[in-house]
Amino acid sequence: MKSQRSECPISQSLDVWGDKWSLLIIRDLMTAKQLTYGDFLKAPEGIATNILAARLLMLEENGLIEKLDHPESKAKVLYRLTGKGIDLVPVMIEINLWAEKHFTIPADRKAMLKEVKKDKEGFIKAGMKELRRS
Amino acid sequence: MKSQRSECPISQSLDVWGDKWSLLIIRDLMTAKQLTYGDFLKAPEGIATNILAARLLMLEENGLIEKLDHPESKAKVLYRLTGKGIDLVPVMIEINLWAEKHFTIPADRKAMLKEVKKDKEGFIKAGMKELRRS
DNA sequence: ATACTTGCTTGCGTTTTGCAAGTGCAAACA
DNA sequence: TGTTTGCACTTGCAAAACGCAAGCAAGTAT
Repeated sequence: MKSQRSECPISQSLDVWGDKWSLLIIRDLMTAKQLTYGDFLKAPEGIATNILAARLLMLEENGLIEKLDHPESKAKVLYRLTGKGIDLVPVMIEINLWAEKHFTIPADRKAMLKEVKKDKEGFIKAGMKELRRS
Repeated sequence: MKSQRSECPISQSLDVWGDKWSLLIIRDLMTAKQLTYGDFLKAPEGIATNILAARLLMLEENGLIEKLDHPESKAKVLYRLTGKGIDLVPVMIEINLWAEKHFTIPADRKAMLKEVKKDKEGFIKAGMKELRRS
């Protein structure tokens, strides 16, 4: 996850978030909007704490997420998506749709995707707007 | 790249193609339709031959690509996308659009994306249909 | 027959990952 | 005010994955 491999847009994108964990971090931030370090550790996939720290740093350096002060404690840190990170919503939706077609996925996700299919563009636009308000 | 981490659609997807190379292999197959082992090695990113072999095997095992006999030589092997692989076209397009917005990408890719934006759904549908014909 | 191409495999040193334990600071508690 | 707890990371180290170079078997060309 260091230098650029080629100028191909896919390749450049993978250089930033193309590892086993980054998209899961971004996923969590898309559903929760703001999360602490500890919140990420609670995700069912069980990311190791050192890997989490490394990924958060890299995503921050690449401008996909940002830190902000926790309103009620200096000991806590909040992470949230930047505009660049929010712009990944369409990618995330398409991955979900692909997974739904080819895997068995949880019922709540299916329900969400049912809404997506009614009006994909509208759903995405609304979701992104909502994220920007937080 | 072995076992399933969770039932989340994003997580399950990453378990299949969420490494540094798989999407580049799939990208190459989307633009070229059919490629030999050696063709993949020629990609500008420079994948190592043992890694390529491992990824092709994993993608085949997961039903994203398939091998077929080369029409003019038994020494050569052709790889192409299956329906499951072709279904990743929308994901790939969205990644391209994201990259275009946040990185500097080659002119030819920009031209392609200009076409996409005129009629995204139509472009994707046509592209997938074309891939299925080969 | 011989040399060359093609699609891998093997060895091995380097890098990344993953697990466990530890550190430093802030907040809560006694 | 001293102490314990919670939170955000760091550090150490073994295991796995990666990356490069060389090797190899089957197929093709000369």
